[in-house]
Amino acid sequence: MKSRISPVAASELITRAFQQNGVRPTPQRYFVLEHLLCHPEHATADELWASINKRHAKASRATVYNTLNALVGAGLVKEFALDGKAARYDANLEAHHHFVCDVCNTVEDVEWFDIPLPAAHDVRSLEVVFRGVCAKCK
Amino acid sequence: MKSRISPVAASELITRAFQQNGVRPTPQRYFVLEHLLCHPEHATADELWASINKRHAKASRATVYNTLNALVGAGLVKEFALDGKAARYDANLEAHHHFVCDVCNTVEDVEWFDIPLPAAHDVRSLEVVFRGVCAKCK
DNA sequence: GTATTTGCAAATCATTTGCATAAAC
DNA sequence: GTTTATGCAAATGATTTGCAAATAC
Repeated sequence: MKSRISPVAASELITRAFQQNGVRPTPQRYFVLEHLLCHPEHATADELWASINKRHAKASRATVYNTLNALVGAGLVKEFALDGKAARYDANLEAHHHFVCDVCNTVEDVEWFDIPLPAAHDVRSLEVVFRGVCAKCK
Repeated sequence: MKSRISPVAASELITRAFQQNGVRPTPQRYFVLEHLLCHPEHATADELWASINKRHAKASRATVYNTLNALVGAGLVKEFALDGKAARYDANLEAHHHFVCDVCNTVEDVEWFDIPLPAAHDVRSLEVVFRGVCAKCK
């Protein structure tokens, strides 16, 4: 869940994930996915852009967005959009819910539990978002 | 729930709601709330703007947003933001969940049911969004 | 060598803001 | 008469797009 993978451990994972999902490996894509795997804080596109340009290669904002769309399309990353604010991205593929702090806007994963599905609809996916005040902001 | 109130029935409701919540009545505010009460389709700000300018008075887009913020602040309307798209607004104040059609993006209300709260967090509100294909798009 | 990706700058979309005018109390 | 809301146009923030140059197969 909060699996903060080390960059070394991530390396092989990423290479394999790209191969298995037909995603052409580029440095930009590598570093985007690496960051998401190693930092469970649900980064925004802009945070990813800043992080990559600080440490590694250069990547334009447009490329970060392209990359994220490619990774989401390949099923390697999930997008989590909240209320007009910038979308957040998550490489945690295990099913889980979310908790959003009303004060600092950080997002935490919440362990999955089943909820009843409305019989009247053809439900393919669902999302549960809890809101409140996180431990740090109390 | 899908209470499609008639404009006549809405009139008194709106007047009273404004008085009780300290919202200054203006034609623009009146028509925004009336539309939301009479049309349960979770309109966007832009749809509200178009609807009002077609039928009644004129209202600038900025005023529609101001109005919506005022109504949300007064607790008369709820905002429902989905995935980067324009926010949708809802005058249905009864607790309920949502179903979003992946094809046509329409939003339907789903009858409320309780779900367990994660004990580790101080939860103040929650939102459940089901996604799938609506009856029309099947 | 062909297809795809990158980077840049400009474009787009949803929403907010500043400020003068108009309407509500 | 004072306060608050409206309308316009410009500003902002997030994201997308078009196109030439670079990179992956």
